[in-house]
Amino acid sequence: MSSEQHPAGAPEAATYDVAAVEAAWQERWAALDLFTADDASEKPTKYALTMFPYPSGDLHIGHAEVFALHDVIARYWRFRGFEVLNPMGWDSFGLPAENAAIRRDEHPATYTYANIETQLAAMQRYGLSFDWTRRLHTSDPEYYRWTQWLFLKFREQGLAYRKNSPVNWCPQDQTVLANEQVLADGTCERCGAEVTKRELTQWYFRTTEYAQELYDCLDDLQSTWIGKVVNAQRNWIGRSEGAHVRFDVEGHEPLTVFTTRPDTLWGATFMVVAADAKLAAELVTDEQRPALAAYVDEVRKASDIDRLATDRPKSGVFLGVHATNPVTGEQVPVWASDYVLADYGTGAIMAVPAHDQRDLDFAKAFDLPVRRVVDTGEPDPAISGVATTGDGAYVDSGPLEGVADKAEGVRRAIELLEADGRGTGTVNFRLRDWLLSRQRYWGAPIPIVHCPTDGEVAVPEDQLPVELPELRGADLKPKGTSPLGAAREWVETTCPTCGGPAERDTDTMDTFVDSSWYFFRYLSPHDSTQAFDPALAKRWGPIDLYIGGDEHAVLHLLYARFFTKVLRDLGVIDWDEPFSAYLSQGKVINDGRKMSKSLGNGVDLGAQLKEFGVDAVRLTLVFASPPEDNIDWARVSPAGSLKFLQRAWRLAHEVTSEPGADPTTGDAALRAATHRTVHEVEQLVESYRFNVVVARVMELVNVTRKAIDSGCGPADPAVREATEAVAVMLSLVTPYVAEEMWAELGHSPSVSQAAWPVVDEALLVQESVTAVVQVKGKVRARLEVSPDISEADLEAAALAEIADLLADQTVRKVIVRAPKLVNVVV
RNA sequence: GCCCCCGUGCCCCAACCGGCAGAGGGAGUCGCCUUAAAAGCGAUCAGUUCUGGGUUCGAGUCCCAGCGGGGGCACCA
Repeated sequence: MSSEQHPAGAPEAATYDVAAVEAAWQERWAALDLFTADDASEKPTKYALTMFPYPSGDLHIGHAEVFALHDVIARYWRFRGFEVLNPMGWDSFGLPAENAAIRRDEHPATYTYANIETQLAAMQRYGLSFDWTRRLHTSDPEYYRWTQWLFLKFREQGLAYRKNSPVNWCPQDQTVLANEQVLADGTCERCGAEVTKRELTQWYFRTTEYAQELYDCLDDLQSTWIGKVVNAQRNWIGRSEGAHVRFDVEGHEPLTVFTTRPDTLWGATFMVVAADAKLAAELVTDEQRPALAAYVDEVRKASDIDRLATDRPKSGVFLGVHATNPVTGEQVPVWASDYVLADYGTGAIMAVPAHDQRDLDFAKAFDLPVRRVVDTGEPDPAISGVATTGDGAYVDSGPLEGVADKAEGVRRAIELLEADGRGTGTVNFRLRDWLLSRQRYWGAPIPIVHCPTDGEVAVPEDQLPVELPELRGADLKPKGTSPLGAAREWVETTCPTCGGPAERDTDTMDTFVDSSWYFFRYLSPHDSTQAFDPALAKRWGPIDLYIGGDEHAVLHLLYARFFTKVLRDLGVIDWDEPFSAYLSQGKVINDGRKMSKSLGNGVDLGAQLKEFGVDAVRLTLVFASPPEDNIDWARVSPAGSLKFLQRAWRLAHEVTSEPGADPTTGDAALRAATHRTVHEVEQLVESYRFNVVVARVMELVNVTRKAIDSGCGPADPAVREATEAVAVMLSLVTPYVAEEMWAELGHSPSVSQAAWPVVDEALLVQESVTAVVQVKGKVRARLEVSPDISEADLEAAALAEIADLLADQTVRKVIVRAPKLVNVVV
């Protein structure tokens, strides 16, 4: 029957031509300039941000997902009357370009900027509402000039410094790595090679200075960030409360340890220091020195895999010295072992074998005394071999005897230590400083000159940027030191202080430095006088919603938070946290497996777009699951999405009323459905439940379909109202079909400039609702009642309805929840 | 070992404060339309809400224990 409404002789008009529509609208959008953010707008502002891509090849389906999700919120905010800053750029320094340049004997810029153009074209085709006037690339000298400037500012504040230390070294990429870039299995985050250690002098950012604040502010982010990311950062920063305790050592400086259990000090029967740290070498007696050396050798030979195993037997060596337990006055032996880490706490521990399993294992291995000082009611660890860590009554613990609670014991112990100056309560973090030097070419050069007379000298601001020298192909081959070192003309310079001959620092910065502040640069990307305009930071910031992948949970997101706090302390901005809300999208997998080249199961985005069109792919990605869940491409249906879009489009095609037709004269039931849907969609978008948004719009399309076919008919103004609402709501996800519908409905120039449908509250009120009548929680009857029925009336009606069921039973209690439910308890 | 998240029809997923288990999609089955198919339209099938306890008038939802899956940290003192 609906075919009668189609133009005669044109049955193909019942569908639209996806490819033609895409081509037409790309052109029109470009001409309309719809999404440029106005810095001077009077409207309230929103800053929408999505992680900028690295330009390696074309966009893949993961990008397609995150951009589709992100675009929903950016477009929604515009409809809702906000001036929206929605910028995009490229994180364009990095190893893949450099490796490609070596392979192809060219400059990394060639690969980088070619890929940027490819990705730009893909994004434009993808119909995203970015403000392209703010486009930036971190590898442009105009950008990295300010990366260098920030480095110097950090250094002025003592937050960037150089030190010699054992560092993570990737033998494949031939560069050092930050802790955050070494995965849990000891491999390189980028290339998967097994990371080794080297002793090198490198640049660091003092992230530990902000450990406490980075940790504390997570509480505020708990409700607006995705939970697992907050959890991951908490674990990474690793805050522990405890105490520093000083042990005197005959003939040496006192030995300070960090412990979370100062209350067990009475059970500390030996000490252990990290075998490979200076401390061990300083403490060891001459007699024991050969034994320590042999042990350290053995430890160094052990592979990382062995090191990571937590269940291997304890090993160690006695250092020949004793320390004095500050509370018992007892002499306890000092050992060295690899189970104590050099770079956590003080690199030394007090061992309480009765109440720490590692210490107990060590005590058993070397026959050291085990003294129980907390009686938890469990078997004595000295006999059972199982350390007890719970609460219990303190025994043989001097002033702690009588206490039975761990928290209280810890508090009292710290009090005692502080009273006689043997220790202090303290907080210790797992987080380490951020190693930012890299021995690679394609990054921002560190703007420092090394002068034989003046030492480390900052390159003066007016000489920034320190531009990369021209190197290509084989010159870039990794050789363990930075390729920049080979550019002698570039390296050899004059000292800014004394004017004498000096050399440039040849390392470049970790590319995570570039991406730690790009969202500030978007504020004024063309400003050649400053990194960004503080007034605009005040106006737009902080970012209202950031969307990206959770592989950055402890990398980029932590670094960006650190940068923001430092910029605040520099007085440039007044916000404490960069991202008010954070949403991470799941991965797109294929048939239960991660997509990978080796499995050959990658989904080719280009092919999907070609087969189903941009809209259908976007719709599929948004509809498949909640944003944070993974999407298994093998279990979703882009064909089904396209089918739905054709169905929605057909509504617009069939509407016969004129634009501007008064909806209030239209079909009441359809109007109610429309207004309820719009109302619900508003709430769903605002809570990021985009999959349900799509479901609700599908529902409205179904209802409208029925209204046309077997209800009020296509001429009813309510059908126009519903279809226009569908077009506007769909434009959040599928801009092409939405534009087509909007035009088909007689509007111009773009649906993105349409007014968001205004919900008429009166239409949300239902005329009647179904009340459920339960007897002991089981549904026995249903009643159609007015939504504002009183509890008494509802109870009376319900009891009357089920009177026969209750015949000879005593009603013990009646629960009434007007207007939805009555539960009778007999 | 410690911490976080998740288990709902065959599949992806809904269900506001605890109140009728089912919104939407996919797959299946069956009709209508068609010479036929596709498209379109319509109908239909499907469940001990992972298991066991508890709280409650009432539990998918809250609590406890377990099982299964995912993630973070991990000789971190």
